Amino acid sequence: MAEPENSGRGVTLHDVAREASVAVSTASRALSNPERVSAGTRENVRAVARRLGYRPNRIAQALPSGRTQMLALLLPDVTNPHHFGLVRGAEAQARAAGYTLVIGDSQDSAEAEQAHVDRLGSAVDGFVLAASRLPQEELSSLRSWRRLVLFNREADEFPSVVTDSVDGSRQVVEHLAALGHRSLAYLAGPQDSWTDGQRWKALSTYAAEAGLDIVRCGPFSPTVEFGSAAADVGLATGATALVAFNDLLAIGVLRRLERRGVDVPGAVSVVGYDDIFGSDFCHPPLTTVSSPVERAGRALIDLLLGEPGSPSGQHIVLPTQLRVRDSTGSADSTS
Amino acid sequence: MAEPENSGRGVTLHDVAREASVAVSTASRALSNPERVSAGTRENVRAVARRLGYRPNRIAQALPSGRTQMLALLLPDVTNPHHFGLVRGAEAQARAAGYTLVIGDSQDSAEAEQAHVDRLGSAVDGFVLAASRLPQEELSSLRSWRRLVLFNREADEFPSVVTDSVDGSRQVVEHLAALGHRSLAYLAGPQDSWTDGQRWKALSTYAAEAGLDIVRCGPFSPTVEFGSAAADVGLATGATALVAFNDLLAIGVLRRLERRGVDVPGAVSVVGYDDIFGSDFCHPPLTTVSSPVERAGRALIDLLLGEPGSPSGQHIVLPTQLRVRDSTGSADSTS
DNA sequence: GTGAAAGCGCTAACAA
DNA sequence: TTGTTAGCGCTTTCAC
Repeated sequence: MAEPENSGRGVTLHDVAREASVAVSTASRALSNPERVSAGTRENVRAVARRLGYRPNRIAQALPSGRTQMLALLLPDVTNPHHFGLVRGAEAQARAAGYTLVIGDSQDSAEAEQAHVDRLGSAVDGFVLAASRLPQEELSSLRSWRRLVLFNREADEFPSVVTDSVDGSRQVVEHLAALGHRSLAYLAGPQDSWTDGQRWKALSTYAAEAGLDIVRCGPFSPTVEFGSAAADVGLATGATALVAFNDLLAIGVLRRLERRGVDVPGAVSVVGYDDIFGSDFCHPPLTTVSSPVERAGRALIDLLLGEPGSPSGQHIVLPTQLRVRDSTGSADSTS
Repeated sequence: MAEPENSGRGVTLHDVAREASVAVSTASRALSNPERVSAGTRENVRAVARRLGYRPNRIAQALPSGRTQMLALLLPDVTNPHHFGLVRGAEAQARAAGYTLVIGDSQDSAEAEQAHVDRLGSAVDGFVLAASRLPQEELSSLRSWRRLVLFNREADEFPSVVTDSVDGSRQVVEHLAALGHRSLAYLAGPQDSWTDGQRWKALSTYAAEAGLDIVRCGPFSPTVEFGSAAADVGLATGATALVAFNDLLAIGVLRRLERRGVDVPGAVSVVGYDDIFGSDFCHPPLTTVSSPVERAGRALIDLLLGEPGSPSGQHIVLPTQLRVRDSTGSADSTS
């Protein structure tokens, strides 16, 4: 009967060695360096290990070598569907390289992210930080301790993969301008988000170039629920098109507008970023900037595991593409 | 300049001790048992540690005690929004208890789950296994090594938390019967899913009791994309109501029906399970069985960390509730 | 081919 | 209060 043995004290290599009447070192070799031991002892030790239900203590194994074969992916919010692809891609690539990937949720908070880094740091060989909120100094300090790659945050000294928000924003402006919109409202994301800064800057630049007005509203927490507040504020600006920081917020905006009886895209157009799960079946389906996140996940692991190449070659920018659906329409029809 | 120091060899307690001119044990105490050291040495050691950028090696710390203060939550599929609440609840409760939660994705595969258990086992103090696919023997063996709780899978010897699929199914049948439906089709989930078995069994039992016909179609992979196949098969049965294994599948069904021009709920009603992100804003909003997953997440951690009580008291069943939205309607209107 | 011993970074008796 | 010492479970020289 399986007793609920709580502590980590189970069958150790010592037990196996004793039972097999060999030295621990021999037992160790028999299991991890099969070639360096005679066939007889090898089989004997392995049989004993199996019989005793021996499970190597990976954390003790890792002490001498310093490597655990584990990688951590820290997400600002596991419940944001935007990162689904990232997880998939990173998981696959890590597995292929013989690493185990663990995921941590930073709950949109720099403190929680820091805590995860501190707690997990010694248990993993490297970090993928997605949309990290950590201050630059902390990142530098972390980097001198563990391997580190950034997703959707770019800083010279760190290898990174970012999706091209700038070009995505260009496409948004171009699309809305083509539809005849003259005034836009940007519903901003978190203040300390690098991505938010990128999007707003690009949006305002391109809008200016195209001769469109654009105002910034917010910041708003990037969740569906805060879309209501964002919708109301955005609408009040008188803009004919609302560009939300991300799809979560955009979907919330859509819901609010529907409840308020505001026609989309008749009265106002709505655009998001990320092309998340749900953006294709919300009502109306959302026009959004799509990015190859799965590919990003794979690239991040490659970068993390690869040779520390030249800093300049360590910044990968992945293309984005505007996916036009039904939430954007001609400005002419606007009442 | 932060050099990309790859290995885990950084500043150790020894370095700090030497620099502070004290013994390692004193340095250790100054950092983790501040009371057992004089104020002077304490401050000195701490200052040195800070100056040197010392990061305690948690994995070495854990060796003597055997406890890492980390917990693992293994999900069959991180990208299934159903588990959002689970992560939230578990994360919060773990944090409150001073533990760090790491998440692993088993990719709907027993092998991957097993691999995670093996790799992560020595790094965590316990496991929460959600909808585990592992064979019973493996679970038993695992349990004799590490603490273990199950979500949505029940087996006598293991503590578990399950959502009441049986009662949820009763509510589904009752609701559909009340709307005048006489024949239902169940669009099944994965063959080896414990939950699928529960749902089908309860559904067929209650349907029989209520004098309704019900047929089982599938199995289908529980994703939006396989909803198309499920919709077509379900529709072909001639049933007036389709009950999908979960919301992912149900949303896929809805999309397919819309594309085929089949009116929901006019021509056919659709019901799902889980009340996931998106089920409230898909088209039409989905009637579904909602369960308190966040509460489940908290309960799981409590169970995992709590005293190993009597096996009988270790099975928690959380109530479910049918959330009626617009995807179900009267059978009378059916053409 | 196998064993003894040192050591990975840290904690916890036990002495002083 | 502080230092010395002995491990935690494993790998890895270095002898034999």
